[in-house]
Amino acid sequence: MEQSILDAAEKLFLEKGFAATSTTQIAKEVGCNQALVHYYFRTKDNLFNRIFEKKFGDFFQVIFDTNQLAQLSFSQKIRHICESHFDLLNENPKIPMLILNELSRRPEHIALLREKLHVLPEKLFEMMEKDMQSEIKAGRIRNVSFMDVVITMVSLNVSLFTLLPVASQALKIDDEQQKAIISYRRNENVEIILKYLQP
Amino acid sequence: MEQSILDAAEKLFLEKGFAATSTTQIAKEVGCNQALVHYYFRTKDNLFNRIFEKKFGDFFQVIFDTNQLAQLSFSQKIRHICESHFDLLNENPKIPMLILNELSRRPEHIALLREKLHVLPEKLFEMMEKDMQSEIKAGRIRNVSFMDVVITMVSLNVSLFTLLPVASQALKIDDEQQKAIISYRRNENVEIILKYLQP
Amino acid sequence: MEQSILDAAEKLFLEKGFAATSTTQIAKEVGCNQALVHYYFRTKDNLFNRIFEKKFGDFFQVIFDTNQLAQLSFSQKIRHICESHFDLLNENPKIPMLILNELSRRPEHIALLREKLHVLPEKLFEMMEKDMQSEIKAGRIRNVSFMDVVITMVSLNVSLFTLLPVASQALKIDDEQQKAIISYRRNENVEIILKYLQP
Amino acid sequence: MEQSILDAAEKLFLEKGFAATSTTQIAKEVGCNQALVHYYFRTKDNLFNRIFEKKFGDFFQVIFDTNQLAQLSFSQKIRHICESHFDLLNENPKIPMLILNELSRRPEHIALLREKLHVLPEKLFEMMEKDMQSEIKAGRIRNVSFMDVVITMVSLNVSLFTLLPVASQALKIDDEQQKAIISYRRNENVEIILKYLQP
DNA sequence: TATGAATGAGCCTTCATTCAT
DNA sequence: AATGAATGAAGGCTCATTCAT
Repeated sequence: MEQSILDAAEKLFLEKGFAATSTTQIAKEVGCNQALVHYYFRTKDNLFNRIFEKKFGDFFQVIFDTNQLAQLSFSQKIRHICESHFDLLNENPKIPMLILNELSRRPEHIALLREKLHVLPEKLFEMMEKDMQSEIKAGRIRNVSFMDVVITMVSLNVSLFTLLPVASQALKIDDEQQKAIISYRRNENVEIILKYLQP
Repeated sequence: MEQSILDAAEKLFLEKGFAATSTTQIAKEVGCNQALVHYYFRTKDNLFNRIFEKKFGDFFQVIFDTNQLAQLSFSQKIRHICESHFDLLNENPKIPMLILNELSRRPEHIALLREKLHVLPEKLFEMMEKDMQSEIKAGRIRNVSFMDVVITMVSLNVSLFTLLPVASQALKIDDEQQKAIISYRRNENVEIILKYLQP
Repeated sequence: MEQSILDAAEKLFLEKGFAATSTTQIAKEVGCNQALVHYYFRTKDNLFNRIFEKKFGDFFQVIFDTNQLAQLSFSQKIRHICESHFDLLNENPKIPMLILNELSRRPEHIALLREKLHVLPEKLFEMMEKDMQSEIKAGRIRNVSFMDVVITMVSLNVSLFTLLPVASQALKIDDEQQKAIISYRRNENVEIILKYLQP
Repeated sequence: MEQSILDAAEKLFLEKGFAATSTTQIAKEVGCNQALVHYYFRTKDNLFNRIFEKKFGDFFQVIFDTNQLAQLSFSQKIRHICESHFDLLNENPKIPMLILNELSRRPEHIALLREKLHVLPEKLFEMMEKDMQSEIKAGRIRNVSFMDVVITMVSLNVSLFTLLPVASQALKIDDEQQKAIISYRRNENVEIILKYLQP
């Protein structure tokens, strides 16, 4: 039951955001009494934070996992990072909007982000910056920082999943076409970055 | 007075979204009676839509303005479109989030978007697709559609302004540094697209 | 209407205390919508404090009014103070319980009491302490402080009005008998104090 | 366990009254499940009544105990009764407020009081009224009824313990000073009554 | 045009209570 | 004996909206 509530809440919070979701709606979605939502989580805030922090954690966990990168070539690393990020978003397409909305509405959550951005990716950044220095010195890529690559990658990947559903509805693109676009852009985004790095 | 209300409402809706903004807050912001908001606009929805449609219209108006493009070279056209789009976002950095949120919250607004996407940019798309065919045939650019260019451009430009405020808070980037990043990325985004088009 | 709500709230708060009175009950008593109670006073706390502070102020105002004392003899002063206090309680018999209950449940109100006890009665205490010193020196009264007189007076007067309604119900004392008791004790309490002061 | 619940409930009811105490708080105080409170006492009302009647009984039991009075002189009897009452209150200073509050909140409890006031003290009243008649006839005391003595005594003793905590907080009287006041007034209250009886 | 008053609906939360285990 | 789960009712409060003036 606790899990059912979490699931329903997650669905609704992702769909409509915190302010536009009521505990009554969550209860109705679960099919239980509204008081039960509060029995398990006491407050709507608690419930939201439980979900938010979990999603947030999972999200950054995957991005900054460096285990499988070590033995790859530089361009393979770039491709692997970008595709992992893309796949993660493909599985959780609504999370970026949730995070963006709630971070701007509730500045106290920024601390969470700060933590994730400072601690977790240190290893990744270290490795990639070092790699890029070598590549730059060898004249194999342009002189840009890894941060620029990350900004570009996140922009391209996140935007695809936030803009596509809206654009699809407007342009009456059906699910199959959407999948084709996603599949195509998955590779295209990597290409954009690799070309961007070319000297 | 009507305008004061519109201004206050615009500010609050952009800052906090539809659900988290109350007519009471709007009235307080204006310094008038709460009933006056309803006197001019009858419902909160009406008020929101007035603002939304205005902003929405302005936004696409500028993007698809082709007047000044005719005499430019292809790469200059790309640069001009991308920088115009970037500058528009720089002046209205919170509009993309508003549009995205409200389009997913109220599918009926999609019609607006459909209209904008179909009617307005026809001329632009026609011109650019033709230009690109020539470039591709001449072997000067890769074989990609103008739509791909647009997706890339919108992704890069929009994301910068949606992600930067949050990232800045998390990483304690001050205003001056932010301006430097914006200025740098304004050009970098063009470069990314031009390089992406290179054969 | 605002006054109606204040009146109804005062009645209910005095009868049942803060915790046991709901804004719904107040609205029902007034015959209006419950939201209206919040429209005028925003919170139940505000409403209560408005009443509490008013009552509290009035209450101490009268007690420590020294205007009419100056030209009286010492025993007349005692009698006047005691009877004034008694009459005040007779008109507001439920206020002591309200004050006691809410002061013990909400220590933040103690500040109010402190203010009243320190500032207001200074003149009275000064005058009476001086009078009593003379009387003591002249051997006309025992060596007790004015504070002792006040404690005794407050105890006798307040208790009568807090205990009488309960005792009356238990002993089936009717209203007329109650009035007789009150009238009798009004004088008796003065006598107790005057005798207490006799050397 | 049943006793633990009773103890915790007694503490909380005395501190905060019936309305402001929840069964959840009681359970937390005991460290047990909330349902257990209802398992033993079915309703919050039951639990409260159990405690109330016990306290109520104990309270009047002691007051009207005439065993140790027989061999004392009249003034010694007065002193003994008054000091016993005082000591009882000193050990249970919060009970008078509880009784007063709940008797006015729930008139049905008045029956309890009626019973106590009619049955128990009959012996005491009989004895004291007889004693006082003799004293009056002998001209050793004024012509007042024992009921007047009781009212005076209860007023002085009860008020001390209900007013002192509040006054102490307001006047920042520390515990030691409070004890001194209590010790002083224990004797003073007897003196007041004895002087009141003087012809 | 502007506003104070008023209202019904809904929200989040707590509570006393019940029930199956 | 003891408990976790579940629920209906109620509480305080806010909101969008209406209406008379």
